[in-house]
Amino acid sequence: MNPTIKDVAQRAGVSVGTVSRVLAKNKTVNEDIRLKVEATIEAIGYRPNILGRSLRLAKTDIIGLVVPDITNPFFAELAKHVEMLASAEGHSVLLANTHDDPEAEKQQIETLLGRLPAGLILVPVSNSLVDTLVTRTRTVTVDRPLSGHALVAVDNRHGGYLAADHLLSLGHRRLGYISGPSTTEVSGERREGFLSRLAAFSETHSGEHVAPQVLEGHFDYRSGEELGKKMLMQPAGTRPTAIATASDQQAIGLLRAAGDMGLRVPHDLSIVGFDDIPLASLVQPRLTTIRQPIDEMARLALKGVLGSHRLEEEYKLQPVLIERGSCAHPANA
Amino acid sequence: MNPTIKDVAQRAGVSVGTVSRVLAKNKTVNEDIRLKVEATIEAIGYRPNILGRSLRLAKTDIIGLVVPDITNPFFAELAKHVEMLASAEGHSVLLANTHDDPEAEKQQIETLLGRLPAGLILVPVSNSLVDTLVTRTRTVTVDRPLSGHALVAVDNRHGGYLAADHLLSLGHRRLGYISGPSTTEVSGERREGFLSRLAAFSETHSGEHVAPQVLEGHFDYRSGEELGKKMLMQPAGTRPTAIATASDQQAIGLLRAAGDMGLRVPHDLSIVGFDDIPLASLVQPRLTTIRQPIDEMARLALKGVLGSHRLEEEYKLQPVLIERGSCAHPANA
DNA sequence: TTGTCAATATGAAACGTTTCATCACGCTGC
DNA sequence: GCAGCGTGATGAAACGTTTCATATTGACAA
Repeated sequence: MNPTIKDVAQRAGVSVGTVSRVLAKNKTVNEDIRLKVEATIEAIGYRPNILGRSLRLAKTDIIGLVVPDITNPFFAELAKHVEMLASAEGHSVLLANTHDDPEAEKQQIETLLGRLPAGLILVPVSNSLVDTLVTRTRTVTVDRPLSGHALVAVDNRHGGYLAADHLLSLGHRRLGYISGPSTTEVSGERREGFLSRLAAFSETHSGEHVAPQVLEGHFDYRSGEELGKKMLMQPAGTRPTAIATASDQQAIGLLRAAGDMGLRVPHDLSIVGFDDIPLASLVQPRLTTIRQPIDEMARLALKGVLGSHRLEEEYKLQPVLIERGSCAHPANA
Repeated sequence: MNPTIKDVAQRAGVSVGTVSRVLAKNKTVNEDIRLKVEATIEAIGYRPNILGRSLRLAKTDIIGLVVPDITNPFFAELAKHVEMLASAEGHSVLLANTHDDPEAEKQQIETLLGRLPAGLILVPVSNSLVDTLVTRTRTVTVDRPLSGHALVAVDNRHGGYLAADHLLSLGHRRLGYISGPSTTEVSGERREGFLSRLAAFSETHSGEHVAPQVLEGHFDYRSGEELGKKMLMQPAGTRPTAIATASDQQAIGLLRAAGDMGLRVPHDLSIVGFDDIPLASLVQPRLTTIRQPIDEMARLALKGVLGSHRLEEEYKLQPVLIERGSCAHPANA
């Protein structure tokens, strides 16, 4: 029904091979002929059939994007940027959710691989089964590492460090930290960075030993709320005056918990999140947080997947502290 | 490199046609042969090449999902459900964002169509250019209509009606409504539903004429905040005691605005949103809202795209009022 | 004139399916 | 013994590309 390369060839009076060569911008084609072919392409509105090409090349121009849950604002943001950049280069993005389930992830990636994608951008689950599976395709991992594959991520240690530093500089000494699941490296790194800054502080300020309360949960809203409630349910004298979290979602849950308990942020409690999702600047009060440069991560991941040479093993981007309204000096200071 | 249907045929000592027939579960194949073929398939780990099949059939099993912005929680939720259901049936989902730009939408859909998808699930932009373009594929429209195509949406009029009804029954008489852009039908319907309930009330309660203040903006957080500020910046005597919005995002923005101005929700101001995005139950206070059954919408849309017979022209689902913490009786009552 | 070479066009094969017209075979009924 | 038939397998064509070995042409040198 649609015109094929044969129709073009016939109408232009050349062979299909020649048409293919002008399509491929191959240099070895006579100027006159090139013009004539291009004219006929225009005239009959020929559009190359992607399936024919893909079959021949045994490879499509589709990019697989595999995330735990597209509903998570961080991954939605990632997806948006990946899709924008990819479509600007004529690639399409196939979306798959793993729901943090290694089996589902394996299943999803297997069917994805069957489609012979140009590459895979993957946010792997914790105990991923796919490390050897994906070696068949160019794969770049985002946010979380997967052994043997390029990783684009933020320097999580530094992010945690920044959060701690900010709270210390505001004068907070009784600190809390709401961590992500210890099964993920990301979460461990952020916590480590946070604790390391505190340890350094204790060392330089002898006598002022700051030992934070740490609680561990998931990255989601609910976990932030529950853990926050637990942590805040202490007398004002021992309760932390500031809490850092491993994600903005946790921070927003924590904000809720604080509100429910009659604590005012930032007057009674300072909070610093992590990620800088769009919502962070819309909650009440606006969330001070550690921004991940998602657009840059998307760009790098795509470059790693489509670019001419392999990405280095690890690409760590620098997070930056975004000061908004959820932090202040401690009330008793 | 991967085994092909030829390898299977050769190894099983049959023709490729026969293998294809057992793959297609065609009945006209001898039991013994079927078993042998299945065994060899298993033995050499044959997986049909999707590209070969697609080329032959001139059709893929990919479903195109085109939304304005995957970052919008409502569309993210939709995408999640569509993807889950689709992958359960062996289909994959190609994601495209239009950023509410008719040109971008056209561009996206054109390249999508070039991939010969099994169907298209589309949330069209306001002045969509693609109504004739997409007739080439089975298309179901979600949330917003597009002339000549099946639509799956919530009964927006009824949703607006429910919001108004709830606020009236709580005793509110000075009402505000923050609408979406009048360029979208969705927004008009919700507003109409809201106003119609108020009109009916005025009629039955002669003397109590309720005429709401209406402000119009976009569906996003920012619009809710700005318009909210404007509406609340009135003396307590004339300022609405309750405001309904056309989206949860607006409602959350409004919540912010109220907070910034020192108004307490729901004591000083009642708010009811629309959509019931995940965040609605996590803001402070939890948002009373009109829920859209997104999972059901995704199911219907997919059925319309993959099912054996066309969906009816319009499929209107019933929204339901979810009572949470952002509404109360007016303070002066 | 012939041979060589560069430049460029051609034709056919190949990618992995599905489908359809054809064919082989065994049975039945006469 | 054979025509007719039903059951099922076969082989080849077709889908729309790309690529590569080969063919054609013209120019130029010997």
